[in-house]
Amino acid sequence: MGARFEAGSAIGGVLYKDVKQAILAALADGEWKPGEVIPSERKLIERFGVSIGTLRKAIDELVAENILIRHQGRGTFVATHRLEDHFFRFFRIVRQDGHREYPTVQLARFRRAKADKEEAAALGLAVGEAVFRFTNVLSLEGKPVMIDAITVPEERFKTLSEKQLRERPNTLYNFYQDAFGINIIRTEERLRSALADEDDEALLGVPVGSPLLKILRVASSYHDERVEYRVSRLDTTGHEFVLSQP
Amino acid sequence: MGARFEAGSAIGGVLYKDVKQAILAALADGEWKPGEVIPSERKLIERFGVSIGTLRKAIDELVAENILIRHQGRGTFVATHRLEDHFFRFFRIVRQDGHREYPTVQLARFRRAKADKEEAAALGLAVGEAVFRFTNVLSLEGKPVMIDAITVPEERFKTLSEKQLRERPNTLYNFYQDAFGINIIRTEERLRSALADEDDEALLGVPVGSPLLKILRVASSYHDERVEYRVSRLDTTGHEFVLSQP
DNA sequence: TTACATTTGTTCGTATGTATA
DNA sequence: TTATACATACGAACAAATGTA
Repeated sequence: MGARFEAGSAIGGVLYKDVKQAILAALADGEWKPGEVIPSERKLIERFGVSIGTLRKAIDELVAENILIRHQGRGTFVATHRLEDHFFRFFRIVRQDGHREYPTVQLARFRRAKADKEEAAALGLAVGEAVFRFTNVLSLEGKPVMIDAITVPEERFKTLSEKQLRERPNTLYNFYQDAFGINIIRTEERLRSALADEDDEALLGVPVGSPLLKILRVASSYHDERVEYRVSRLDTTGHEFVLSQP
Repeated sequence: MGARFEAGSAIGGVLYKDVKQAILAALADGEWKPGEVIPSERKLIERFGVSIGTLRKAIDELVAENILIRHQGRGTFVATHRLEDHFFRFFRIVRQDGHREYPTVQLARFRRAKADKEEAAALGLAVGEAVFRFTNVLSLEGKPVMIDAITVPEERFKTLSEKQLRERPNTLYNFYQDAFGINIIRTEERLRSALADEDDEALLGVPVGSPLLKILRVASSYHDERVEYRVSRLDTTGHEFVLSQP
């Protein structure tokens, strides 16, 4: 059917916004998966019944939001979390002299649990709902620098196992994509200062009472679906959290 | 002269990028000042000899970078740092329950000095060059929560005085615009954890040894000219630093 | 190596809609 | 009401990058 894209006038919105939402819906449905190419512009304007300019404006916004990636001559792709892509968009820990490095990750704990108040609020769950809790220790240059205490809802990660987490070859967010079709596209972080406790001493090797940077992160997928809550504790004696605006 | 915009083919770059740079140059030259309207699209396409689409693409990027602001029916304006605009783009301190509030500022210290190694590196100066150093105490709900130790190069802030800082009616960055024609459009921040010292105890009222969030910020104007270095110390017992990606 | 088809990138322009003064 | 300004939607033509025959 070459019929005009219907959602547009029906919703009464702006046409390119409707096209954008339709593309987002197709992504959320898994019609096009991370790393895959989406149909060419020519095919999409046929599908949606809009002009090239309108389609490009919709895709422009998705590219600006790091959801799609365009490659001239090749096509438009669904963004992934592979190292080469935008790993450092979500990993903002840097050595104090500015040196950037990929961390090595060690799984320290894993268990099923019921969401506490804080986790429930962060993930939009009811208190007591089933979640997985696991802890990673991240090292840079062989030295532990950050503990990530991660909570995900069981509902969206039904088959998650300790073995999988231990054996995953890629980044965690890339693993979410491959194993569960969950695509992290957005995070909100809140940063505080805290003092190290016995647990930090054991895992990071810092004395109790040392100052640590505490990072509370909520990660979301399409349509702001919250899928991960993470509390990180960073030893800032040699490293720091970096941020650029814009 | 309706002659074609020359810089374009000369530089050999992409036309809309050249237009963008030409607009940035005009802004840096002070041809259009913060808060003012820039010429209409019709006048700009005449001036640069490009099509409406090309001009809009250039302006699109400047809008995305928060340098220009478009208002349908009114015109395109140079962004300011007035409270109504994007104050919270640079002030990211929020109460832990999410409540946002404008801080009150108290100037605690002011003096002329010579740049130390850290300041010189941050601002791209030579060690020993003249700078102004001043300290602000920021309060929320009447309670001090953050100390800002600010350093600016004397070269760019020649006439800066303690009186001016004490009497400025607007935000600090708005004051930079009005008094010195300096427009902060970008910051880079590095966050660490630190322990409170006697100075923090005196100004913030927290006990020595309390954990504080330390924020090192370099603020830049057009063309990445670094114009302010700031070390902040935040009491995170009731507040936190927030961040959204994207 | 070359030639060609495909895909996105850039530039051009027109018509109409919406917001503002 | 009118004029002005930006916003949206349309589409043509050509350039540049890519992959493949």
